[in-house]
Amino acid sequence: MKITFKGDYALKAVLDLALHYGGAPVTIHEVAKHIDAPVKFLEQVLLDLKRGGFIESRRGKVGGYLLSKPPEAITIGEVIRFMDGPIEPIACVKEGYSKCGDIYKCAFRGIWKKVFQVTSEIVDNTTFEDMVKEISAAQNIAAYSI
Amino acid sequence: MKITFKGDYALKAVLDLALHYGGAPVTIHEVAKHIDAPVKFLEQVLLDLKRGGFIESRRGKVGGYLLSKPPEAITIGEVIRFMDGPIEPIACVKEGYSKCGDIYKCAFRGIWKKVFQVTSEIVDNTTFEDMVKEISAAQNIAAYSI
DNA sequence: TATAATCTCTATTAACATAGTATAGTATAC
DNA sequence: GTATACTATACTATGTTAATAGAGATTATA
Repeated sequence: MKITFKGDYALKAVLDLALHYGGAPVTIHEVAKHIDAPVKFLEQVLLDLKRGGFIESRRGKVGGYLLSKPPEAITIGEVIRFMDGPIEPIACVKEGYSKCGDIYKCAFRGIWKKVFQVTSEIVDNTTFEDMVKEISAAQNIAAYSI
Repeated sequence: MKITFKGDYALKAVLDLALHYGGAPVTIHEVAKHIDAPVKFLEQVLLDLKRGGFIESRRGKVGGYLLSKPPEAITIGEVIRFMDGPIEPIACVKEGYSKCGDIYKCAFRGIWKKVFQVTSEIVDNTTFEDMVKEISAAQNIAAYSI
């Protein structure tokens, strides 16, 4: 698994919308400011996220973006796979796969599969609700330490 | 963690030399045939592995490549890191790291760290000795199923 | 010592991915 | 009707990947 800038911005953008879930749409300029991303680049990212069904948009004067599902219904694994591709470090770790005949390749397959499984377990069981809590916790600590 | 062709060839090449550990040097042509890699590309890979201290070479007529350490003393994690870079999916998961101030970024840090840890645990505890055993096991199964 | 076999090293290339910019739209609230 | 905001596609610069090319250095051995 490798996270690109695009994927990174996507995760942060969804988190930002999760933090505003239930409220008014958030404009791209606000999101860009919150997550420190170039607006024009973020446009593409948000468009992708929309096509992926993660977010919705409202056009016009009081428009903006909002989460299309509650934060607890979106895992970070979904977003990562959608933006940055498959989790597995090498292609042959798939569902209906059986031995490919290349004995050297197959020797490593068990390792890639293990990596894939433990990684998936983490990212597929972490929702944006969890991330929102993470943020709140961090802010409380910050508040105490002033 | 993402495995490139180069990293993949490197892992297979080291495994090939592990399978011939204790014997005569293996020529690049033999390795290339065993792992099905372009010879000229493999040259660079083997040169890198040599610079990384994983393998040694003998020039001249009966030359070739050999492992510079016994198979049980080389982990696949070492080779992956050397050829394909760090295991962690994002940069800030480092030793001496502390909070960076970007609260959105830090929110995800725990996840990347977990992924990094479980992945490292797997690849850093798998040696080429293990892979050699894996191969033998596979060949025994193949022999039985004839 | 000539020579074939072998490793060494650097340069080059084509294809692709990434990160970002530019520009011309469309929709909507007021 | 106009300012605000999202939509869509094209373009570009840079870097990475996966090779290929070619000239050179080393060594066993006939």
